[in-house]
Amino acid sequence: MDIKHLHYFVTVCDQLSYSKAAQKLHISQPSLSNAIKNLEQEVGSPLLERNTRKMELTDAGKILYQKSLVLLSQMNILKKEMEEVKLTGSGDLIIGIIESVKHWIPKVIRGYQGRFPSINIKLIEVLSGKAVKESLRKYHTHLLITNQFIDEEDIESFPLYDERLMLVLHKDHPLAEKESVRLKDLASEPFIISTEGFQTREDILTAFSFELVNPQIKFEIERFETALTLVRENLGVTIIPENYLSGSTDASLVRKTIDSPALERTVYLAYMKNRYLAPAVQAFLEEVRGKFPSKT
Amino acid sequence: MDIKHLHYFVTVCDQLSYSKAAQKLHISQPSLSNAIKNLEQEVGSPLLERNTRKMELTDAGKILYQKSLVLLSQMNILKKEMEEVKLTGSGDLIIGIIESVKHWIPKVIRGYQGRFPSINIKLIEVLSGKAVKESLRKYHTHLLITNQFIDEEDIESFPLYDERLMLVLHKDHPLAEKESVRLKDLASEPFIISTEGFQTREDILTAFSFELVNPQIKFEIERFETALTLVRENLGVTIIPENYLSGSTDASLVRKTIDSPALERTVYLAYMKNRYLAPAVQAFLEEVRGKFPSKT
DNA sequence: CCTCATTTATAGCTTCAAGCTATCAATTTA
DNA sequence: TAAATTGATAGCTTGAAGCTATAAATGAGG
Repeated sequence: MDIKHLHYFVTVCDQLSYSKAAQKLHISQPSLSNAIKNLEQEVGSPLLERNTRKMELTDAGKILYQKSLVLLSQMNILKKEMEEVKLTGSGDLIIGIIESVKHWIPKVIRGYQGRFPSINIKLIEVLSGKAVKESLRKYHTHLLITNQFIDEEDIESFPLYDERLMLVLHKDHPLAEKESVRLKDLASEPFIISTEGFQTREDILTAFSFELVNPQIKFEIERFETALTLVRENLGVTIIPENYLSGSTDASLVRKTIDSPALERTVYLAYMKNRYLAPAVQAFLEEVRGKFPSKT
Repeated sequence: MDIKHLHYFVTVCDQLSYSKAAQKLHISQPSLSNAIKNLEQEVGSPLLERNTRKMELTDAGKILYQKSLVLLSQMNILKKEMEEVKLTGSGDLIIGIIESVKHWIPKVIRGYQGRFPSINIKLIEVLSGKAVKESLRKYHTHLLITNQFIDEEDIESFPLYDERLMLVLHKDHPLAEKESVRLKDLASEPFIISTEGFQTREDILTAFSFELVNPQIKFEIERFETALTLVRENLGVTIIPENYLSGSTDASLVRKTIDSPALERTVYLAYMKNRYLAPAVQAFLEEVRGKFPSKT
């Protein structure tokens, strides 16, 4: 009982003629004749009462016709949907990000949504360490924007841009005057840092530990905006990605570069190397690459 | 995109292994491998991420899996239903009857329902003349019980039993005394007869016209029971099939045979000769034949 | 680190279903 | 009665779908 045969059968029922149906189906009339005969054999009862002039459906034929119509339409829907899926993947595009992308990714998404309006984009803050690779391999994310360089056989990882983590202080803060600030100068300052799990937190703590300094963590925040608010009140100092500050012009804040190589990091775009990427995923990938051509 | 291939695909997804799936499907592993590859080509995107150790569904695979499950289950339902239809026809058994069968057909139906409990039996009072043949040919009825002998190429018609139409009067009626009654004796009697469309009405009127008598039709009824009620009140006389009276023993009623060959009729069972009869129809046919073995 | 076992992919062969053309048979129409 | 139309049958051809044998990949275990 093949879908194709049901299609043949339905066409014959619609046309009430083998010859006409055969024409519609682009097969010869004898082939169609045979196909229906086989279908009847398979079903176990006649479907059409026919002679050279008249054609009528039997009881069994009527029932099969009804059911077949439903099944065929659903088969068509399935095909259409798979056609759609071929272009858009599952309809979801899941991207793992670090926090500092927030200043540029909205623009990319805006451009992308024009081309793939039906795609539902999910941004996930990918946690540190092994979770990054896991999220790609286990299909949790399609693409990853991370500051970890991933050196794995199956994962392609290329640099997008470099960014520094910069010190931010209140303009009235004593260190604001100094020419250059080093990490050890911050040892006794009330420090504002991202909560556990954010990559920036790890980067900063790593930088401190390189210089054997133990910062005084006073505040743990989830959004950089919150950190800046605290700094505006001169409640402490913080270190955040430079890109995050590029837009804001706030007279009460002072930015300082800190001379620590660990506070310079490269942001990478990563994805599974040998896995098929749906065009919708591919397109986003290229949109991002186009935004940062210098490094590629 | 064949149902069979979807079945293959779903089985692989369930087993997460080609070899195991191939075993379940009773085909070789390479055949299955090929089938899936072709399916992927047809869909246009990979469905399974696979190497010799691991197997995972892609986004497209997940979606096709879900949809295929639905489609396959519906295909199974369709097959089951056609299986059912093969045994029971359309699920309906439509029988055209004349009124006088009412005294014996319930017994046949009772026996039949035991064997085919899922069959829905419809009894239709078939109208006179050409409508009888039409109802068979146009699939309105599967079987026909009629007092017309049908002499047509495509219709099989065999006699079940003979029955007389008998006069019924009130015991106080003057004619109740007489040895024999003839139709002309009824010319001035208030006559009770079936309404237009019933075969018995036609038979009776034909009998009258043979003897050039014009009965005084006072009452037209739809059920013989109603006619008998009227006779019990001595409001008129009627002629009804002898079989209909066989059960009733009513002291106030008198039965009389009328000497008119036109009032003797044969009841036939008729059906389409060359048309496939579902076993459920066949079975009913034989049940009826078994009830009236003398004539067959 | 090197087998062994397991699993999927590839290559090449075979077979049968599903198509084709040609033609017959039945039946309506002119 | 001839022509036209339509479905059925016969016989041929081809390609999809199966098979076996074998290669390639990889994880497990000594």
